[in-house]
Amino acid sequence: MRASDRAYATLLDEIQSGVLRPGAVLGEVEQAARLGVSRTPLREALGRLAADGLVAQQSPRVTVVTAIDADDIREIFEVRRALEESAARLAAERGDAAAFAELAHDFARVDLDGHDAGADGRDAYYALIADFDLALDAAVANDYLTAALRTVRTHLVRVRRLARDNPARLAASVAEHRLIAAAISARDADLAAHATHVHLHNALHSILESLTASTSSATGASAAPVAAPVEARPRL
Amino acid sequence: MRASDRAYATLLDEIQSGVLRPGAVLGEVEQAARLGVSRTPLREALGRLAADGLVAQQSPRVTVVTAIDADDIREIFEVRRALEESAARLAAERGDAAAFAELAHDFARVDLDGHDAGADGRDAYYALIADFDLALDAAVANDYLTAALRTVRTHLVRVRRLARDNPARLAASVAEHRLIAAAISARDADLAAHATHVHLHNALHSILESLTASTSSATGASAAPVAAPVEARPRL
DNA sequence: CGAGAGCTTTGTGTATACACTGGCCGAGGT
DNA sequence: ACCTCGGCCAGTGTATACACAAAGCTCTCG
Repeated sequence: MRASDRAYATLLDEIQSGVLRPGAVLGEVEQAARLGVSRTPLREALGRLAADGLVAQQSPRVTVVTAIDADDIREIFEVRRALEESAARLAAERGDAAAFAELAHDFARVDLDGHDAGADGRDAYYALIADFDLALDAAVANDYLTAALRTVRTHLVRVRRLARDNPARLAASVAEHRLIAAAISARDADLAAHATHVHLHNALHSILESLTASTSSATGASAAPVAAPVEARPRL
Repeated sequence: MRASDRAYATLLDEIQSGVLRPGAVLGEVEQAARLGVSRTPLREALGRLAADGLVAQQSPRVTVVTAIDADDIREIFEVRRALEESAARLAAERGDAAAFAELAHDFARVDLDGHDAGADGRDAYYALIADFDLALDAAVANDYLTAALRTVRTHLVRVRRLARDNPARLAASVAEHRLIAAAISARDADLAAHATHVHLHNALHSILESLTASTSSATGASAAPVAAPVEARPRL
């Protein structure tokens, strides 16, 4: 594996997991030394992160981790709605019906197993969501759409960290996904699109509600290796 | 302006204009020498082009300009439909009605002036389309959506070069845009979305028809500076 | 004469050195 | 005491040098 890939993967994980908080300054020499790579591959990693929108050049001389506030989340969900509704529609038209029937079945099982299993249920849920996304990409068979969705999903990882999802919402989300998978399996494009719309509406509502409920002090107590003195945009 | 920006801008223009044909091999040392920059900024430019999907690493040692075939065009238009329908809807809800009323008026004028003006009419048309896209981005006010659309538009430039649009289609396209602008100005989200859908359907149909009509020998006679011996995917 | 192995060559990945720019601090003048 | 100007410094942008890996060619052996 190339050094630039390692640097990218590490920084991506640290930003998504919240170790590198929004506003954290990413100096080239500093990060290169910390990650044990030279400045050249590190710059490539920073460039990719900038293309993803996870970091930005606040001034010509300072690169910072971008912040995500409620407006960003609304914007991301607008794009997500556009792309995933189309994806659901296309998957219903051309996808492998059997694969989505199986997914619908899996969602039904997780709904029973992890209904009140806490962290285990949540992990199983997210693993199944990842499977679903993979199946959706395969069914749509559109590299451009997949690439656009990849960017959205990259940001969604951060959004999920900001919003603690409660067990009730998780159970509902599983049921919504089961319906979407079933609709795709039944080749019902309209139902798949509308069910996706409903699901995203509920997910966005739940996230925004979770944010307003916790306002501040929700970012955890883990010590960030770099201070975050500058804030590009008001957080939350 | 930084050397990497110059290299990116030059390569982007050369790929979009067709000077660098699909399949052309982009060696780092070769291109760095040709563009008068060092390998480091050139690599950054190639990385950005790869993120845009305009170049790809065919093998670990050779970077080539990606090809666009009819299937790619269909895929791009699927994404474009998803994004622009949403954009039209959102612009109708929150956009500046006066700005789109003026755009509708401009489209009406261009329709009269450039109806059979040939190249001049086409240039005026594309300039107005650019204005329209800008107004759409401003109205939607969604950085994530704008970024996704930017990628699509980058590819569209290449698609337009492949497909010669005839004057009749141009006039129809202007009328379709006028309707979209008018619908946004009237805050009729449904009409804006449906008119966008119709426009993109017609545009895609026209492009694909133009492609099948000319099959081969449509790529022009301008001598490419680099031979294109390898073809990642069957062209056209 | 053909096939395989090794060498050469070419090109990328990485590291480091150099130059330039923008900001900060101190000193001097008003 | 405050404002301003000049020099220093930190940090990025770019160039170049080095290392490694793969592909092609040639030489040798079967």
